[in-house]
Amino acid sequence: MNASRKTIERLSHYRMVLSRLSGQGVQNIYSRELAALADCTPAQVRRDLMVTGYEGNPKHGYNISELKKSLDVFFDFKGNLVAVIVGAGSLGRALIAYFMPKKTMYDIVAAFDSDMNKTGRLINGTPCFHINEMVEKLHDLKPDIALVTVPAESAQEVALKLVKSGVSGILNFAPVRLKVPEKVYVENIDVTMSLEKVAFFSRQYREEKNNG
Amino acid sequence: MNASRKTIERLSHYRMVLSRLSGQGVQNIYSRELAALADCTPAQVRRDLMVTGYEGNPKHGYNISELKKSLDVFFDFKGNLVAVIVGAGSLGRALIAYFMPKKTMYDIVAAFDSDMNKTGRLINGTPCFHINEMVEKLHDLKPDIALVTVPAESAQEVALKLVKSGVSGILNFAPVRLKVPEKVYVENIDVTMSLEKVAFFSRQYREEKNNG
DNA sequence: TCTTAGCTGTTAATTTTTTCACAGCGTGAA
DNA sequence: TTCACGCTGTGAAAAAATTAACAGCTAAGA
Repeated sequence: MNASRKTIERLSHYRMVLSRLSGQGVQNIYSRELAALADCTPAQVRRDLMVTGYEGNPKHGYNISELKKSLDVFFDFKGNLVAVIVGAGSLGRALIAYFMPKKTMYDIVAAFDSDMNKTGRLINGTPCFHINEMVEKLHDLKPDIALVTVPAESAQEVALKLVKSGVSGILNFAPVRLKVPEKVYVENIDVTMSLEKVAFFSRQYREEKNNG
Repeated sequence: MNASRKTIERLSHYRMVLSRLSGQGVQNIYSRELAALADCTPAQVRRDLMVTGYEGNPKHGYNISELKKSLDVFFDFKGNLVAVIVGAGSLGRALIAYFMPKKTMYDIVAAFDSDMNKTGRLINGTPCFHINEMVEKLHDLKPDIALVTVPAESAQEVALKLVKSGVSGILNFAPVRLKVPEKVYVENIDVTMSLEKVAFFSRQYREEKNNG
């Protein structure tokens, strides 16, 4: 079972699509249909699903609820994952607000910030502590993963503390590449970079359209 | 000049790293050093930079300010890009707050939302209009790109309106894949998916650590 | 001036990812 | 029961991305 990052990405997306369909009462789906919804190819869907072990039926395609169950098992969603968020700026608070109401498998159990105005109170139901208390609190909370929304300058320092406290996965929004030991997984979300990609390719597409 | 998405991503990241270094007074950099900062390999850096046309010096590596200038030209940052944001929820407002103060090349000239409480006023200096006025406003503003932070249910509808108004690039935060005509570029940022990746791989890494 | 160390630019090899293509199967119809 | 359609699962081919390898160059030192 060696699934690439790309495959995991897509499997996660399939899971979301299937949840939506399941809620709409749809029962079966073909690789072709799932591919259309997930914006990839049917072959990709079939190949990706191989890693989950679930097999479809040549006549009816995949049974949505069973496939979803397989994906849940694959992603090992037994219990909720304990997460903390470091940086309670506007982005951090937006993320808390986003994950709080949803019954997701991620429990954001604490936020940390260096701004005294933000600490010592609840942010959307999540307690916010001062960054100086972080190491101590992490010791108690034992989070699995962390979301980092601090400025670029402090991201590396924060990551180091997180790793020392046993965090093995980081979702990093700061536009720097964190240096972490092997066996700590870092995923970066860099909005500026993504915007730049949009700017670049949209212009390229536009020019192609004008020329061709 | 056929740069892949991956290459564009990295070039954008190099640009950011170089800006930072430039501000610190560093003048030259080797591919090896840039690679370390951008978390990739030296060969990758050299290969990526080929597309910009800028050539380094075997003795001193790359001149940072000149390379940055080449990247600016490559990304064609003559003037600012006109952007709008659709959806002024917590994420949308966080993004406005993020891009406003920075002197970036992205001018977010308007926000749109369906919630009357948010419309008809400024959000962090950006005017927020009701979504019903969007088509009309887009006609005047002629934005190049759009950021979409509406719920998944309305994202497709919004995208359609944007495309009709001539937007050729969309940065989509909703967890659906938008159907747009060819020649419109869509980049997706899906926080839940990214978190799921972190959860999956961090666990895998942890298990590998325990077993090996 | 000549030598040398160590870099860049670029081609070639390798690895990874995607796509193709089709055997095999389950179902519904005859 | 038998047939045929159209799907899945998967090995093989193709394409894309990464890495290795090295010729060629530049500047510093002898």
